Amino acid sequence: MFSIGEFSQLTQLPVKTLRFYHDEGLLIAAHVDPDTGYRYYQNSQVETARIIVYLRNLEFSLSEIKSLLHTQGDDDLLNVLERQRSAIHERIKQLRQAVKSLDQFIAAEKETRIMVQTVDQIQEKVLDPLLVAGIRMKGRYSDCGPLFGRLGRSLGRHIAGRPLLLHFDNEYREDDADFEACMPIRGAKTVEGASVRELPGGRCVSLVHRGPYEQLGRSYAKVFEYLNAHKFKVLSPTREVYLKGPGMILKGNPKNYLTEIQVLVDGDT
Amino acid sequence: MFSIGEFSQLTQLPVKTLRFYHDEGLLIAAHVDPDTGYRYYQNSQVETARIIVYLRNLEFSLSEIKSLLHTQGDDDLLNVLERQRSAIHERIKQLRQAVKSLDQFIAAEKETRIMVQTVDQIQEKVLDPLLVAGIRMKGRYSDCGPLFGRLGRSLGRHIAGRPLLLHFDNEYREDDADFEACMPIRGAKTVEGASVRELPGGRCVSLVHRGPYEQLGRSYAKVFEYLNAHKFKVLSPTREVYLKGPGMILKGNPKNYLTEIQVLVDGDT
DNA sequence: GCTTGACTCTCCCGTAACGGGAGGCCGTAA
DNA sequence: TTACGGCCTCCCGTTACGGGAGAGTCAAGC
Repeated sequence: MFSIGEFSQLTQLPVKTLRFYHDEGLLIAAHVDPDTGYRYYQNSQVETARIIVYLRNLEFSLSEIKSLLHTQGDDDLLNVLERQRSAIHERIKQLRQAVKSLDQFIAAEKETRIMVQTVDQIQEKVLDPLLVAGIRMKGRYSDCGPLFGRLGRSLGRHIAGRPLLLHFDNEYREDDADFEACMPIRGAKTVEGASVRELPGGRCVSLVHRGPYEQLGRSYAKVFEYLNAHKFKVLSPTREVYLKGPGMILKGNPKNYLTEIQVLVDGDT
Repeated sequence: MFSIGEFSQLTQLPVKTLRFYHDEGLLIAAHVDPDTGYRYYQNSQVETARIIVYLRNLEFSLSEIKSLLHTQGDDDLLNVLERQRSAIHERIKQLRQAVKSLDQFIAAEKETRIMVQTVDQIQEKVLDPLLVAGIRMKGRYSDCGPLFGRLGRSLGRHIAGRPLLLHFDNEYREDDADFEACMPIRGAKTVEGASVRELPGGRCVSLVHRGPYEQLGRSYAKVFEYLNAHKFKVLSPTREVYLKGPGMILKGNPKNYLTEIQVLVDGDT
């Protein structure tokens, strides 16, 4: 006969846990002193404790373990095991999905970290072609929010990058701007009301703007100044890529919004 | 402004959950009527709800989500994400281990199901060689329990099959039987006090005994009767394989114990 | 025999993220 | 007026314990 402390050392189970198992009828002390209430365990219970630990490692709940322990005719033991197996499998699938999403999140965040280093610096780079789903409209820029909302909802897990806005106007228009909200996607997914197509890649002048959208004008000025100075030929539409802003995960305050202005230019100037 | 019921439909979150999030300060209704206590949500909160759901899918706890939502300067956002990622990975590893153990358990149980169909029927079969760790002793059969205990504890996850007992005596001995408790193992693991070696395979006469160990004698009689009738030459030691018994996972009552008696015989009779 | 320190007891609270239900208020439609 | 549906608060239950309070117990040393 062992006291609960000794039994705890034998089984590596905390005293609290042993008391709990006792109260739950899972591992009842062989003898309880009626005067003192002290629990005493006997040798054979070490084995039972081991089985309980084993079943716990198989992710069974205590009530399942209890019924498993009391199971004599283990008719549906196999069923129980198989069900547990598939339940765990389900959970693993779920967690794997979470890891996948986290990885995308991390990758996006890292990219943002890189982009933020080039804030307000004109960059020249070469864009890859990009498969997108887009919804085009005329109106105010501020109306593009719902478009992204619709795209986001319909595309769900097919989204493969940052939302972007194409500007088809060559001038600034307040009320009837012509623009298209786009989402990069992977695989060809058709969306009602949206056109799915590949945006061309190519040489591009880019600048990362930090701050609220109202101040985008200043950054546009900078870009066009550069384009003129280098006599680049602009290919319409120009693009805005939303690196960080409202509607993104974890919006911050507008002063930290990050938007990349991309202007494709003719390859040979 | 939406009532909580409407907002619930918009966000697909149960009303109870919304109230809970409100109380927790995670998603506080934009307006609470001071007279009626009714909660009213505004349009922009749908987005917040979506972010919360997203982060929940990433397996963040509500308190983590709360701090993530309030995070402005997301200095250590990447750290948080990476830590979450590795935490999930840990959990996946754990679950995979559980599935592995479950698979072993299921396989063993299925094998038992097959064996139980041949109870009391003499079988002839060919055994494969078997790598085991064994502890040999002289004494009473009932003393073999601790031996298996020691083997089990030292071998841990290297165990690759059912425990078995080798009988080196050619007669029944009460007090000074010569036997060896063995555990099949995978990979060469040395255990102090145990000999690791390969048991030979070969032609074998086997019988599955159901019932308490005290009645094993009857089954042995059956086996030897068969061996004599067919003029087999017995190769010592004989083996007992414990398919189901005490010390196994889920002991049942002794009437259902399953023990396989294996007697290797000379290949050419 | 007494004290001391280690051990044990019961009881209660807290965890995480809600779900169920009771009992009651509010607004509206028949 | 009455019913009905929606909303409210409050409380309990879930799982598998851990922490701590306050009190009783055990064994050893003096």
